[in-house]
Amino acid sequence: MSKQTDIQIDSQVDELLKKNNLSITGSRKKILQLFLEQTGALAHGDIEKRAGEKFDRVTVYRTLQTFVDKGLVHTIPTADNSIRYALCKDECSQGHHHDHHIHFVCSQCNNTYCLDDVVTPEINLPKGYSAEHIEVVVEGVCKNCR
Amino acid sequence: MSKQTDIQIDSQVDELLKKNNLSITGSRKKILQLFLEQTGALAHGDIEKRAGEKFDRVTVYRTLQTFVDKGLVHTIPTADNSIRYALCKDECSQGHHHDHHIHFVCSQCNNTYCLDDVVTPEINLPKGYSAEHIEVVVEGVCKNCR
DNA sequence: AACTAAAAAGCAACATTGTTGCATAAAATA
DNA sequence: TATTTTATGCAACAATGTTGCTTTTTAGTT
Repeated sequence: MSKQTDIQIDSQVDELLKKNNLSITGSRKKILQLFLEQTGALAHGDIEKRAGEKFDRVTVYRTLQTFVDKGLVHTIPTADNSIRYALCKDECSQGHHHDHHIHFVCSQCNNTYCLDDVVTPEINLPKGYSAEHIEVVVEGVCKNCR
Repeated sequence: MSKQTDIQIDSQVDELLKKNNLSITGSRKKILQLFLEQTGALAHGDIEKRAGEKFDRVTVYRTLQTFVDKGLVHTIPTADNSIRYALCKDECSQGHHHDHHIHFVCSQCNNTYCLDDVVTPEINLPKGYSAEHIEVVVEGVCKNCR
C-alpha cells in the first residue's frame, strides 16, 4: 500500500462523507482524516488530543456518534472503560455492517487493530440462546512490538 | 442446583474471602454476596444500587479492584463504557485464571452471563501477531427473554 | 479479653468523562 | 445570494472515577 498525499486523503474524506449523506464540515473532515491517517482504532480521548484542541469536546462526541449511526465507524468493546472506534471498510457503508472481523489489542503499544482477514468463528451456544452479533477481541503482542 | 439459605451463602462468602487471603469486612461480604445471589455479571453501578446505599462509592471501587487483583472476579469488556464484573469459578482462585469461557450479553434484558461451558475458539492470527488472551462476547437474546 | 500493628472504610476534594439546551455559525438547497 | 437546514460552540450540569488523609475495623499477639 503506497502512502497517500494529503490532497488524496482530503478528497477521499469528502467522498466518504458524501457517500454517507453527511454534510462536509471541518470537524468531520478532521476526525475522519485522523482515522485514515493511521491503522489502528481511536478512543474518544485520542481524537481530542490529536485534533490539536481545535474542536469542542461536545462536537467530538456528536461527530463520533453520527459516524457510528451512519455506519462509517464501528465500536470495539474494551475492558478499560474506553470504547475504541475504527473505520469500517467499504462493505460497511452500504448500510449493513460487515462486522465479521476480529479485533486485536496490543498489550505493549496499546494500539487496537481490525484484523479484517480474520473472520469471527462460529460459536455453539447452549439451548435457548440466540446470537445476533459476535465480538472477538484478542489481546497480545502486535507485529510491530515483538 | 438447590437454592441456598442465607446462612449457607454467608459462610460461603467467608470461606471465599479466606481462601483468597482477604480480611473479612462488611463491604466485601455484601458485595460478594450480591455476586453469589445472581447468575449474571454486575457493573459498578449495579452494585452501588443493590448494596442499598450502605457503602461509600470509593469503597466499592476499591473492593472491586481488590477482587480483580486477587482473581475472585474477572472483567467483561463492553461497548457501552461500563465494565461488567463476574465471579470466577473455582479454577480461577487457584492463582491462574480459568478464563477460557465466553460471555453473553442479552440485548433485551441487558444481563450479562458467563457461558462457562462454551470454550473460546482457536483464532488463526496473521504472521507477527501473538495472542495472550482471547475474549469472546456474544450479543443476542438469552434463554429467559426469547 | 485487651493491646497493637496493619489494613480497610469513610470523607472531602478533585479530575475526568459524558450529556443537554440553547444561541450562533456554517453548509446545503433553491 | 437568500433561505432553510444542520452542525458547532458554549455553558451548565450530571455521572463516573481518583487521591490523600483520618478514623474505624480487622487480625494477630500478648
